[in-house]
Amino acid sequence: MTTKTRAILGEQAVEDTAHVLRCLGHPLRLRILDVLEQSREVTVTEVYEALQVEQAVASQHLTTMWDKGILKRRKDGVHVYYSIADERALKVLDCVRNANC
Amino acid sequence: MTTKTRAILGEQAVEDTAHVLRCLGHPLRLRILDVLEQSREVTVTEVYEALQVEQAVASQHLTTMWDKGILKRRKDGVHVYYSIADERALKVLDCVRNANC
DNA sequence: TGGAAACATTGTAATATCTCTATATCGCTG
DNA sequence: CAGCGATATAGAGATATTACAATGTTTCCA
Repeated sequence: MTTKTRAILGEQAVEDTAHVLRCLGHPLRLRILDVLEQSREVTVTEVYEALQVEQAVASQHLTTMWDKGILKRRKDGVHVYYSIADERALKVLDCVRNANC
Repeated sequence: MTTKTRAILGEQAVEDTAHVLRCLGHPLRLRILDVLEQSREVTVTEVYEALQVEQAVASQHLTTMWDKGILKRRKDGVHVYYSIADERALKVLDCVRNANC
């Protein structure tokens, strides 16, 4: 442990936090969270139909959020159900919308 | 007002929220917040010395956060003091660090 | 087994971000 | 007013994101 006046957050923690926030910082991904706030679980089809975007785009963003650990997946036959994995995501969303958090 | 199954957040609100979150999603900017959490107000010099980055880099990021309305500025002679303008920023930070928000 | 539905992945071009370096502006003081 | 310290801005090159179109893969079922 060096004697640096380093921040409260460790190197790695900062990087991780930044990744998560940046991941949330996209209109479509925010809307996906919005959808997930109401429907616990959604399929890719439900998402791209609800948000009116290309299938590939929805899949990409869902995968991105899954990579970051924000969402989790569950396969059932031909469907893939996505849902919130990290509750902080919703908290953050709530926090930004209203100031009450 | 159309009859679309639009999300809870309006178009503009989503865009804005995304911008703010993306703005927070950068290691250096998170550290700046970290510094501001302890020193209500800081000058550019204090920031770039504390975080050990180029003066221009610190200035740029501070300006970016100012643009987004996250920080506010106050000029005093030759110094510019930056401080939190949008408390949600700290809340979000807190929210991501610990789950308690 | 062939095909359709549901997802994922890949390649690519456009755009946005970041860092770095250099330069410009502003305010103070000798 | 010359000069210095504190900030801001501009431009360029490197890297990262994003949307889109096309193609793969998996699963189910007739």
